[in-house]
Order: sequence, then structure tokens, then C-alpha cells
Amino acid sequence: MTPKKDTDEGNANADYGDAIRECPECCSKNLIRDYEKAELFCKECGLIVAENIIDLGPEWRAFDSDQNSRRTRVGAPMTYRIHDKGLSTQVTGSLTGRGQQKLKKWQQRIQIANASEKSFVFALSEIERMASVLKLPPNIREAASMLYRKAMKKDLIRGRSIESIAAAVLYISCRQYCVPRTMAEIGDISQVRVKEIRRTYRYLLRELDLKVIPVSPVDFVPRFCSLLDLNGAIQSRAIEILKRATEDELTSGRGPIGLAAAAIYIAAILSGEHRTQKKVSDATGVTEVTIRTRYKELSEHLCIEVLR
DNA sequence: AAGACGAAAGTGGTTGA
DNA sequence: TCAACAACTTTCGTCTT
Repeated sequence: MTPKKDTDEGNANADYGDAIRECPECCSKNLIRDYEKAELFCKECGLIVAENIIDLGPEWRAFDSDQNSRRTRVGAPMTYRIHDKGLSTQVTGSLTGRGQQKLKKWQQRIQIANASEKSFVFALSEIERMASVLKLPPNIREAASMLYRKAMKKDLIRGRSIESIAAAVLYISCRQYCVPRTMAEIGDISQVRVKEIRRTYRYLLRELDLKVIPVSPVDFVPRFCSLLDLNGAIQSRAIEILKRATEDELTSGRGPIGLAAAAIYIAAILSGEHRTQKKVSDATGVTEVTIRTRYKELSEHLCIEVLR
């Protein structure tokens, strides 16, 4: 098979399935490849870490290194995360003196031909920066870059800040891949206020005719649990509580983050790993008051005895 | 003293006329 | 466009452990 290289997360040329070694959610190295469904998922928390993992490799198989080098006819895979999709050729070879300088200059002119290309380069770097702070997997970064490109093609950027569009496409991508980050989390690391991101988010959904399914509180559980240093058994317990809550229609109209927080709070106590409301509040971003009201509702309706 | 509780008032978003 | 509304936050005094 093709030789594998160890690559940094930031290396856009090798970010597919092979480059992912641990779950961005719970940091488990226990990743399972499902070639039938073409996805890479975490055995610990069930998160789908990458999709379409087999589409992007070479379509041939090499049985020895000689065959491999003969069949390797292209360089890097195409990626939306480089402003020219990674298809340009860098001139770094043996041309000397003025010739090389001229050629380089031309290349730069061609690559960054106008202001919109320049701003796109900035947008991609902004998406990468935020995604790496939020420790988001490559597939989400790719999706966000693609969305940004779409928005640009439809001329939706005009009149809005690059930062707000970048933040919004990242938020949408997280939602679409069911690895939700809260608006507050995106707002914290963005240059733009939450209000502006939310407005841009709705605008993009409308203009690009995108659909996002409502966030499930369950999607937040693994990450919040790992922030609170709670183990997999407690995660399962919290998810179980949320499932029962959904069946009993205790969740409609309620914020998913508050529900997740309350379920985790209850699950931790039941498992003898008490976390204070303050700690859960800090980890999840909902107030202690909301955790209290949610957890009262859940424990009463589901007949859960919560003794401290 | 820390943690939990709950009342009251304020905020921002949604909905429907 | 505006008012009504529910969810959520902020603040704070009180109770419990």
C-alpha cells in the first residue's frame, strides 16, 4: 500500500482518514474504520470522526514500491481548504536569479489575482484558526471551507464581514456533522459577537437553502463529560436519561444544552461522582438556575431519586 | 463556608395578528 | 410592526450540609 507519512493536523494534503489518530471528542485512540459506510468512528463515544474516507485515496492498489511510484501520477489530493483547491504548482526548483524571481512574482499574481481571492485566503485562515482552537476534525474544516466558497459564488459575502461568515459556516458545519459547538463557544473564539454570528447563520441557511436538523442534547454529552472528567459509564447513563426524557416529551421547547447539563449532573450523582452545579455550569455554559430547573423536571417526571 | 434552592426581574428570540 | 409568550439569565436572600 501507499507509504504513510506522519503529518501535522494543519497539513491540508494529508488530512483524510489516515491522518486522524484520535477522537477529537474524547481523545480516545480507539478509532474504528467502517469501509462499508465509508466512515471512521470512535469506539468510545461513537462520534463519526471522518466520512467518505475511502473516496479520497488512490483508486488503484500497488503491490510493491516500484509499482507504487509508477502509479503515483499526481501530487496532493484536491482540498477546498487551500484557496486554489491545492492544485497550483509551487516553483521552488533550480531556476536561478532574476528568472526565478520573475516566475515567482507571476505565480503570486496569478494566484492572488484580485481582492476577492485575497479575502478568501484570509477567510480560510480564519476558519482554520477557529477550527484548530475548537479541535474540530478535518472533515468539518473542509465542509466549512466549501460552504464559504459557495457563499462567495452566490455573492453573499458583500456587505458582511469575512469573520462573521467564517464563524457562521463553521457553526453550520458542526451542526451538519452532529459535532455541535455552542454559539457561545464559537463567539468566544471569533472576532465577531454571538448576535452577529447568529444573524449571519440564519442568513446563510436561507440564501443557500441549507437544512440543519435540530441539535440533540445527546450530541453534547461526550464533550461535556470529558470536560468534567466523567467516564464513559456516566456518559451512557446521561444519554439514557435523555432518551427517556425525549420519549416522555420533556425535551420539547427546552434548550438542548441545559438538558444535556442536567442529565450529566444527575448521572454523575447517581454514579457517585458528584459534580457541583457550578462546575457543570462552567463546563456547559448554562447557568446553575437552568441546570436546577431542568434537573428537577427530569428527576420528578422520570422518578429518579437523586440523593447527594 | 460551600453548595443548593427558589423568587423576582431582565433579556433576546419566536410567533401570530 | 407590535405585543404576547416561553426559555433562559442575572441577582440575591435563605436554607442545608
